[in-house]
Order: sequence, then C-alpha cells, then structure tokens
Amino acid sequence: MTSAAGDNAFNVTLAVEHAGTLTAIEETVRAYSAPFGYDRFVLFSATAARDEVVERIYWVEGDWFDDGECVDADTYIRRCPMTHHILEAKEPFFWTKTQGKKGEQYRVVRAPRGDGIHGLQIPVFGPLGLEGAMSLGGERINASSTVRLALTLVATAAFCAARRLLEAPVAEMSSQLSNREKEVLAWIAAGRRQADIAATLGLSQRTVENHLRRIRQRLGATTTAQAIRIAVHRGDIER
Amino acid sequence: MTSAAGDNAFNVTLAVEHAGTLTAIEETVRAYSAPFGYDRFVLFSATAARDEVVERIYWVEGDWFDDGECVDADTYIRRCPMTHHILEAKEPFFWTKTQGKKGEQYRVVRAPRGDGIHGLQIPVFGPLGLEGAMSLGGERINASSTVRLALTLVATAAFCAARRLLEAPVAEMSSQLSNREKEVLAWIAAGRRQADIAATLGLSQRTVENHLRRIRQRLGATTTAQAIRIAVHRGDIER
DNA sequence: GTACGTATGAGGGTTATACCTCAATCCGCT
DNA sequence: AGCGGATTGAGGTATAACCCTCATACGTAC
Repeated sequence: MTSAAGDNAFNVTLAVEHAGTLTAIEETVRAYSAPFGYDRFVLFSATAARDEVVERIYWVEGDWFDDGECVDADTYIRRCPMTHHILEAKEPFFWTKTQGKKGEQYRVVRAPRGDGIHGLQIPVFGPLGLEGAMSLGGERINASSTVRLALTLVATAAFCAARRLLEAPVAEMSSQLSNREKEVLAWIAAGRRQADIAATLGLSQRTVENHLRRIRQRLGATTTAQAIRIAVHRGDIER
Repeated sequence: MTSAAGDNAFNVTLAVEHAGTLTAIEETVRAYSAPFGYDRFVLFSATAARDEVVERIYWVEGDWFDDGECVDADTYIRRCPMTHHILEAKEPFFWTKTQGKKGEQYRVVRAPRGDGIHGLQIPVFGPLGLEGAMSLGGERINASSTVRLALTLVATAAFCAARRLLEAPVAEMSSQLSNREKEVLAWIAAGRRQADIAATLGLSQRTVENHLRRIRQRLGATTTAQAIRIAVHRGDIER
C-alpha cells in the first residue's frame, strides 16, 4: 500500500501537470486520494500580504463541516480556521477537529485520530512566499508520512496546474531592475522620501513615484517596504 | 616631516577627544594642520536622509571663497558644491577649484595643485551612514597620503567631540527590538499594511502604528523602509 | 513600596505614498 | 521602418502612514 502510494504519485503528478481542464485535475486528485480516505477537497490561491488569506478558490468539494451538506466557497472561507493557520505554516500539516467543552475546536496534530473530520493542509510556496494551498479532508484518513509526501506532490502540481488554467496570463515583465530603479530604491532604503530623491536626482516627484511602482511590479511586491527586503535579499541594493 | 605628522596625530587626536570646549577643539586642529598649509575649516553634522546635506555647522573659519572675507555658515552652505559631493563619497577626498571657461569649477582630484583654494573633505560615517564631515582648505596644502590619514583621524575625533559637546544628550533608548516589535516589522517586510497586521495580531491599528514609531526610534531610522533595511542588516528580521 | 520597560490604545491632525491610467522621447535591435 | 524597453512626466484621486502627545496596565527589579 505504502509502496503503491509512492510509486503512483509521480504518474499522478505528471497527469495533473498535463491536465487540460480543472475538471481533469479534480478527477485525477480525487481518484488518487480516495483510497487514503480523503473525500473533501479545497484548492485555492493565497497570499500572506492580506489578512484575508484566500484570494481565489479554484475547487471546493465535499461535506467539510460534517453537516451533511457540500459546502460552497464562501462558507468554507468563513468557517474554516485552519485556513488562517497557513500564515504560520512552513510545511504541510495535519489537523483534527475535536468536540470540546467550548464547542468544536481545530488543532494541528501529528496523527489525526478519532471521530469527526481530519485533514491535511498543504501550503504552496513560491519566490515571494505563500502562493496557494490545498486542503484534503476525510473522516478516516491515511496520515502516514508517505501519503503526506505523495499528496504534497500531487497537491502542489494541482495548484500550479489550476492556476495556469484559471488565471489570465500576465504579460511578462522583466524582474531585473534597471540601474535607475536600483538607484531610486537605494535612496528609499537609506531613509529618503520621494520628494527628496526627486530633488537629488533632478526629477519630478511623479517620476520617482512611477519608478517605485515599476520596482514593486518587477519584484512582485505589494509594498515598497517589501520591495526593499526582496531587493536586499537579491543583492540589488546593499543591506 | 611625514613621520612627524604620523607620530603626532595620535596625541592630537587624543587631545581633541578630551577637549572640554569647542574652542579647544578648534585650537588643537588649527595648530596641527597649519604646518601642512590648511587654514580654512568647516565642521558640520550631516545626513543622507535629506537633500540639504548639512544639518548643523559646528565650526566654520577662514576665507573659503578667496574673496578676502571669512565666510559665515549660511554662505558656506549655499556656495560650496563640494559639500554635496559627500553624498557620493565613501572616503576622504581632495578637491580643487579651477577657473575654467564656465567660471570657477570644483573637481575631485588626487593631488591638488595650482593657484587657488584646495581642500580635503573628510566624511564621518556611523552605524546609519553619513553623520558629519570636516573640510580643511588652503592654497598650498600638503596632500600626501600620510597627512590625509592623519587629518582623517583628527577630523573624525573633532567631529565626535564637537557633537558630544554641542548636541543635547538624547535620552538613551535601547536599540534592541522587543519580540513584539520584531514581529510587527517582519509583517511589514512581508508586504502587509498596518491595518492588516493589526487584524492578524488582534490589536488596534494605532498600536501597530505606535510599535513602528518605536521601532524607528530604536533603529534611528527616518522611515520604516529604512528601518527594514537596518533590521535585515542586523539580523532582527529575515531577509 | 518605587521605578522602569513593554504592550496596548488613542485624540487630533498632517504628510506622504500609492492607485489607475495615459503619454512622449530616446535608444537599440530586428 | 517598427517594436520594445528605459526614462520621464502627469491628471485625478484615494489610501496609508506618520507626527505630537497623552494614558493605563502589567511584570520585573531593586
């Protein structure tokens, strides 16, 4: 069984990568994970730059809240506290829902057991951190390390494939900063304000503003502060 | 002569460090540099965070513009373009003023020669970059490497001593960030806005704002962007 | 007990930055 | 010639950050 999970995972992952429709992705993942007890799925794009972690839900399926009903996207977002836990996660984690004195509680666990819903949450990271996640749930799930690794492979491929299919291709922009852009960003990192940089360089403040916008786009940063951290990391500006 | 410059420099530097008044600093520096042809002086605190480099002039003396008059502080600031060059300087540099077709021009040179005023500009750097500078000028100056090094020693000590004497002591605040402060700054560096961080941490936005102010004070930063660069450099947050 | 530092919160207000979108010029390359 | 990228600039507007100052509560050390 464990050997089958590992052997087959690569084929499944490749199949997902080459899937031509979201439906094909769903079917492939569903078929692969069903033998391990997973019959609930949610796949979404995410970002750490906003408090609402979930940007877009690509796929949600199954009775997630054990109330006999398949859940819709909005309900899932509002009710599942495990989603929020992704902000602190560095790797996939199992969670379990227990019925305690204070009502239902979700906990991160190593080995989910007992009645109720359990799940595996798999964050997908990219160059700028969190990009998305997949969550798989069930009542009697195989939570072995092999299955965890296999599902991580498959889920990551599913996320990337879904994103490829569903997100409009963004016109490629070079991520390489021009010399002028580096210069402007270095001044910002030195504590200068836009107006002062403009005066120093003999530009309009609007130009400095536009350079910074361009810089953020190139680096995929939400804020200029983030852009500085990224640029330092890449060696574009000095620490 | 060169050996005398080097041997005596340390004594002079120590004397400057222990000087009890700005007058004593001036007298010591003046006496030391006169044999090398320097008879014009300006000592000032500076910052790279503003386009007006000069923050405060501690000492200005001599006929800086060769018009037979000792210059006052405001005139020096307005007329000397070499001051601005400090923003790009990483080390002390000699400059010379030439009379060209377009009027008088200042140039950075390795060996000042010819008629007119020459000088040595010595930036003083600290943990956050440029903190001040001293400029020494004359018409026939000794621009040897030994004198340059010696004067750098003395001038740096002069700047620090003058600052100690003239700037009001600021109540010492620990520069060590608290855990909460590090946490808040890490979120900023990850691209989160203050309002979002507040929601994530369960605080008021005003509290986040206050943490950031505290962070900037501790790190001696003018802007939050600068604080991020400093914190990355110090290892307080991850790159 | 007192003093200090951290954490939290805010009144009242100003400044700076950022968003969306458009545009022109110059240069290098095909 | 056309095209793309870098550089520069902006209209109109909204959002976010920041400033100065004040305050309370809690924990720790002396």
